[in-house]
Amino acid sequence: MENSSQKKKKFSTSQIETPTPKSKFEDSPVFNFINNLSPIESVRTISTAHTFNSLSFTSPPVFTSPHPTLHRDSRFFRCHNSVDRFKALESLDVSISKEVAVADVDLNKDATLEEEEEEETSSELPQILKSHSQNPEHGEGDNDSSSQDVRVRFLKILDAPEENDTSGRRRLMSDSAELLVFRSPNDSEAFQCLVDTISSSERRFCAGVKSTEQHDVTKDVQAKGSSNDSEPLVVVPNQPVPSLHRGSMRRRCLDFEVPGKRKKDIADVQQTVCDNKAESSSKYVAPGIGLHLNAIALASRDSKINVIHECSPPGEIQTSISGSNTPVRSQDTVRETLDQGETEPGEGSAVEEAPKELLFEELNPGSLRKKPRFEQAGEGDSCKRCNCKKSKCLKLYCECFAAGVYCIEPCSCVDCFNKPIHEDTVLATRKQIESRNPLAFAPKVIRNSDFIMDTSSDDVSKTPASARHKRGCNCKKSNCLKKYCECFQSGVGCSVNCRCEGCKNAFGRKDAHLLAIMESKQEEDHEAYEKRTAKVQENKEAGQNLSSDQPSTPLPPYRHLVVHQPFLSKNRLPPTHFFLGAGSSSFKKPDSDLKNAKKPHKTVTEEKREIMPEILSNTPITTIKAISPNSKRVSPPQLGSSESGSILVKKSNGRKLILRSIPAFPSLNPNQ
DNA sequence: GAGTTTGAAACT
DNA sequence: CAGTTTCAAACTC
Repeated sequence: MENSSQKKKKFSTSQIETPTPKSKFEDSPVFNFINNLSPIESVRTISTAHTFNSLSFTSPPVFTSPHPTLHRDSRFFRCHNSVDRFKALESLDVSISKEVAVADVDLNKDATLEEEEEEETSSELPQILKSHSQNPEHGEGDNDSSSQDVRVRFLKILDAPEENDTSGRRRLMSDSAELLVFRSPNDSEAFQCLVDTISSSERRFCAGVKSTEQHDVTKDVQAKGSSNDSEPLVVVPNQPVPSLHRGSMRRRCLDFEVPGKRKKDIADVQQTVCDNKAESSSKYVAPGIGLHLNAIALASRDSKINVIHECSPPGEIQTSISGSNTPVRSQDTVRETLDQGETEPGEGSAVEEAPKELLFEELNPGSLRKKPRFEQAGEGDSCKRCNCKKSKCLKLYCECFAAGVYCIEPCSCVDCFNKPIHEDTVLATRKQIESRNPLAFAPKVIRNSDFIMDTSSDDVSKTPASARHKRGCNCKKSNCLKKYCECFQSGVGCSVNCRCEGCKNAFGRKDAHLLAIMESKQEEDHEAYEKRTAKVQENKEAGQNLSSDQPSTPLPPYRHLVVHQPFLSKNRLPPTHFFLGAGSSSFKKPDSDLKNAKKPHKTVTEEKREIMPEILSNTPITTIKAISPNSKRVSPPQLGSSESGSILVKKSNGRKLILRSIPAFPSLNPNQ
């Protein structure tokens, strides 16, 4: 381990401060030619071919992730992207350099596509490498090769140092854990992200490392990108990306997902790249593991989803639905809106109803999270630095650490260990934290379509609530109107996962989320109810006696409302999961149903107590309206089950809710 | 810029 | 797992 660490450090240093063979390549005419290639063209090629997988957009963790194998492989391929390209160029005529460039992108794609596979087979890579290194013909210049072939080619090249120079290459291999995983983008948006990533990374890189050579390259690339600002599909990825992500840069700012800035900001960002003044903004990074989640999220989205490039806080996903009529606004815009609508978000001045635009922003969670100081419009330095005094920047308290990035000069931290120099410590700490909480570095905000609750409620993800904080907030005094609230800070509304009190989140109140969930189920429930009613009626007509354990009479939708109204009136948080579960298939007939079915009618209060004993201890709701606005009925628990009673057991943030549905009306069965 | 407030993270 | 402490950002003055 020790040797390995030293090796890594050594490699890192060499990569950063000393020109590697790669640098020589970069100086070569061929390399320059590639750099001069129109990025747009390359991208278009890619885009047209639809060769990228959205998953490829995952971002790598800034720190070597606790999942070394994954990074190793990813890095492996990535790292040698440029190498491979160079090699290909060497063997091919310059006239086809463009094609090679495209192929390079494809290579990235392939690497990404097989990321999962790589994770599983990382241990097998060495063998693959060897086996394929035997075949010098393999892959070289074969732009059409399958992903596997491509990877093999990479591996081969890597494993054949004798073919190219490369002590550095070997080091790369040994230092795989340090590589950043720059998965190839899947689409234009992805490229945008990548561009942003590059920019941010580069800035960070510049801030922390001496690498003028790469700076120049980066500038060129970025200049190109900015020139094509109108073209979301900047092909920058095809450009010196690989080189940019080598060495210190990838180490310093493992840009995962790169929730970077918006397109319109890209130009500015690019202009400021390598500008030390922009160092501070170099921390655009998505969280390590979180990146993977983000990637998944992105992958799950269709091509209409645009990635909004913003300096996003850890774990956030900035996306928008391009198809929406609502113009996508930058976070700044959102902020402005917020500021306008909520001049003084102080207590009492809560924005009861977020503007529609704001609500839309839920879909487009321009993250407000932790950007205040750096991301104010026009500031130019979009990301923040930490100011840790006691945590040594090795705890999640530290925003940099939490974001998976190393602290940099602009940070005001004291006794900081979150630096490449202490990589081992950082990684060890990170592992420790992740061992405690595997999702510690995961995105905190998850988009709606990707929103997965612990409750495993598929329904929730379908609600219009959109992006939500993964774990929810726990605000007690801020009313979710200040940045103390992670949901608010992230620019997302509170959700059923929140345990906040007096939620007035301008991006979406918790109760609103509940309402949305309820409404989303109403239609479904209504249909189920009708079916059920029809069935019961049919049975009646047939003169059949209903079994005692079945409700002889379907529960009218309003019945549930009746039961819960008092509950709600007491400012009790509606059983989130009750509603979630209501009407859903999640309701299951418990053995105790018979008991309940046989019990005589209870008063509402009695039922309430019995039905949701645990719910009573939940966070009180702020308004009844949210629960049953306009006297809308609450979804009845039925769906496919005619049982009179049901128990819904769901988990939410570790809390278990055992919800027992209301017993149906006494059986009409005369036998009882 | 210092002090306070806040809530997440960490600890017990 | 709940309660407490620690911590640093957000906020206020």
